[in-house]
Amino acid sequence: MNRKEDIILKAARLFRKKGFSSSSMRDIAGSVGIEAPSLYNHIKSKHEILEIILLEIAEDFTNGMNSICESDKKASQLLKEIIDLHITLTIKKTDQIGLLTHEWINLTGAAREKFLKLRNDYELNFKKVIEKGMMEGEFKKLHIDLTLFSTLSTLRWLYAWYKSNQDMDIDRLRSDMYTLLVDGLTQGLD
Amino acid sequence: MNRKEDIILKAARLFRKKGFSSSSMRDIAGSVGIEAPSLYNHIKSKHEILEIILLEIAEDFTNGMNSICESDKKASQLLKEIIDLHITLTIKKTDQIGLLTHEWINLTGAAREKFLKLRNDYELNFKKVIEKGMMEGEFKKLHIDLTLFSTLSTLRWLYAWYKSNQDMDIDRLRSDMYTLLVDGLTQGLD
DNA sequence: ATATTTGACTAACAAACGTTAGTTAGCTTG
DNA sequence: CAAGCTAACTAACGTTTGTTAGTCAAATAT
Repeated sequence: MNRKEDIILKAARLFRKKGFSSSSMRDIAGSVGIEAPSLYNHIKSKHEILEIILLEIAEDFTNGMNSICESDKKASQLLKEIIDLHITLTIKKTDQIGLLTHEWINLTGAAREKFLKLRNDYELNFKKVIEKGMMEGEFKKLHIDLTLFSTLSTLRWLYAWYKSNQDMDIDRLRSDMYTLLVDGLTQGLD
Repeated sequence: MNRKEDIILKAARLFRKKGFSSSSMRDIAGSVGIEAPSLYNHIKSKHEILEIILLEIAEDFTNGMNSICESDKKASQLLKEIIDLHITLTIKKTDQIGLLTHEWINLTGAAREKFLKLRNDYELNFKKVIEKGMMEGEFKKLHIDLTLFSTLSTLRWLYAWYKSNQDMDIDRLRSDMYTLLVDGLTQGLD
């Protein structure tokens, strides 16, 4: 099964560089070092490759979020843990995360529905954390969806920034993200 | 020339929904209401459509940024004007902006170089505003690139949020964005 | 040692792709 | 009114696409 993992990995890298639709099975095979038809000894279709990549990383996020939400800490602490989750996954699976935001449009049928459900649940849990912070007076009272969207877009774009700044100290990254995303919400309260 | 504009507009909508590579010339023609070969009476190639869309919106941003940077106001004021620029363009050209962040990978040759130069210059000007704010003691001193990237990703993702919240009051959106992106940098200074 | 499975290969398919050629109806211009 | 231009059409092109069929050598299991 090492081959299969290699195919998925190389495909993810290619999809990120050229996009899913612009990457052919011959491209993928070439970057693995085999011929295109040989791919089908390991995967069912080109679409299945994308499904595996996207659903795996979506489930990583869902699992991480669920275990964070189980506890009843302060909202600011929960937010920090969510930030940690994003940083950890970004470092571990940079290429896959780069596909999350846009390439899901190439999913169809059940895979598409499942992916969107995971994403929606994730955002809903995230939203609850922000609402909690605002309700308990820890966060500024802003438009909730806009705050969610703003925080999330920074976290989602981390991968693009990380790719060209891999030398940065992770602890520094973490603490600056806290300042940017948490302190911005908690400080300056009137 | 009305047809040409219509083609560009319909193509932008299609590209955003299905991606550039997954949208065929027959798809585009269909959404315009003509046959695929008739497109070539108005445009040179499929790639040219993407180039027109991306370079036009990139130049909109560049022009906006340049006229903002001409003045010597406080950094916080400049940042607010940059936010205004993003909001204005997002409302006026939602579909086109949705392509900016990812579909440029389908550009080749001179168009790609030109686009990336525009984008890079834009980010450099943006960075100067943030640096100015930090140097003059108006903004918190954080990792500059990370701050830039965080602010920019929120602004770049506005289009996705706007699409499903078109009923929101623009002035409310503007003021909440100020709070989120400007106050977060200025408040809580030690 | 024999049988079976694995995983690579070449050949090839049908469909879809961007695009060109050639034609024609209708509008614009002298 | 005639000439030329515009912008649509159909037919068809050569490529590239994802994928299937069939083959075969090496590894694995019995």
